[in-house]
Amino acid sequence: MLQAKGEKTRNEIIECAKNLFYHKGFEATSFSDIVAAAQVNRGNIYHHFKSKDDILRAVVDQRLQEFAALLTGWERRLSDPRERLIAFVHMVVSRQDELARYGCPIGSLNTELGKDRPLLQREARRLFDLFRDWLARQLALSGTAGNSQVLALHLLGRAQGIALIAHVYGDRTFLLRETAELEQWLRRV
Amino acid sequence: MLQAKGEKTRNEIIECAKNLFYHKGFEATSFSDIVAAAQVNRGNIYHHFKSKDDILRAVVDQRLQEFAALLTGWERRLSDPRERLIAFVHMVVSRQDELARYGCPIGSLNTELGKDRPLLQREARRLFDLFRDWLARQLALSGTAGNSQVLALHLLGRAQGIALIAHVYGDRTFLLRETAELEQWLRRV
DNA sequence: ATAATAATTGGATGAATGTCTAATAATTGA
DNA sequence: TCAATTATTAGACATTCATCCAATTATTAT
Repeated sequence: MLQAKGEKTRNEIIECAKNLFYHKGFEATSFSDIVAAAQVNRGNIYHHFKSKDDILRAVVDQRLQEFAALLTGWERRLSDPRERLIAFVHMVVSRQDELARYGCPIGSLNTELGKDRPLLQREARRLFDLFRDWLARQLALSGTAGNSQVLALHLLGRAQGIALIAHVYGDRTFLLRETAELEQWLRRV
Repeated sequence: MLQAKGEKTRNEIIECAKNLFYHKGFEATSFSDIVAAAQVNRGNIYHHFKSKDDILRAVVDQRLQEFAALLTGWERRLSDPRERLIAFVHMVVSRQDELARYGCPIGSLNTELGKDRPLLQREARRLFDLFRDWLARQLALSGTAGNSQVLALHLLGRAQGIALIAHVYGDRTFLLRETAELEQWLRRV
């Protein structure tokens, strides 16, 4: 068997929890929600995870893998680092529907955990680190003027602001307009 | 008596709930938290509010009044609409500590409620409307090129992105750098 | 002063929360 | 094949949750 039985259950739990945490928020998602969505027995979850916090850690790890794969994919397909940066902006466009509905999965998670779950936020912040460091590397390769770490954080902030407003107003038009502007900025910088 | 006894209790509940919702989040704040902070009897809250959602509505109303007063204050003190826009940016700077610790009270609230409390988010969104419309008015008065509503939303998004990143990284240096840049942009636009 | 109204008390409500346990079933490796 | 490990089940656990109530106390108008 390529994937052991337990492994399959574990992945199902992670996948369902990931969507629930994104769509409802971490605090608002209950054990019963996860159990129902994953169609797993209540007690069985504790054979795979030792707590709800532990599930979140697994979800963050899974998201890290997902996004890391995305980034290396762009690196493989696009030789020009500036085109890779634009691919980042295009990702926002291609996810406009879910962003308008639920906000940014990384931003909203960190916003929630940043309030009073410092240890968990430390884990979730790694998702930001991943993008920040990758963007900084591409900016450096692009030969942009100025500190590439500074520019990377600026770019992250712009993207987060766009996702947040698009979510608050459910406004995809705003998202399209702002990402187009951001792309222009990237070509100039 | 200037303020009836009940009125005073009611305001105390609102004030404490406002801070708790901001510091912990709406979902993460329990009735017991509010009761303990406001030093009010458990059952007494239901004489003033009919539910937790109802408390949030009162908190939003209070924040609306607060911010509306802030805006009219700037209008009174500053005749140049462009200086008023800069005052908006300076507000972010002056609140850098709480923004880095808890994020933006308006943005984080809307992000949380936007996920699965559409009716409550509709209320909270009015806080964004207040700023958006005011900023648009000042931008129009400034004679900026381009649609002032569009520019206002852009400005709001920039501010939200700054607050979010500053919160995630607890980074006031980033906040200062980005707001300075935003101020320069405002003087140019 | 007194009747009417408003505010407060303290405890009770049932439902939902996350967590755990002991027993059973399934899968795996020798 | 059979012992050992891993996975699943069903339910119970104490606690906390938001909400509500009946009784009491304060306050307000007349």
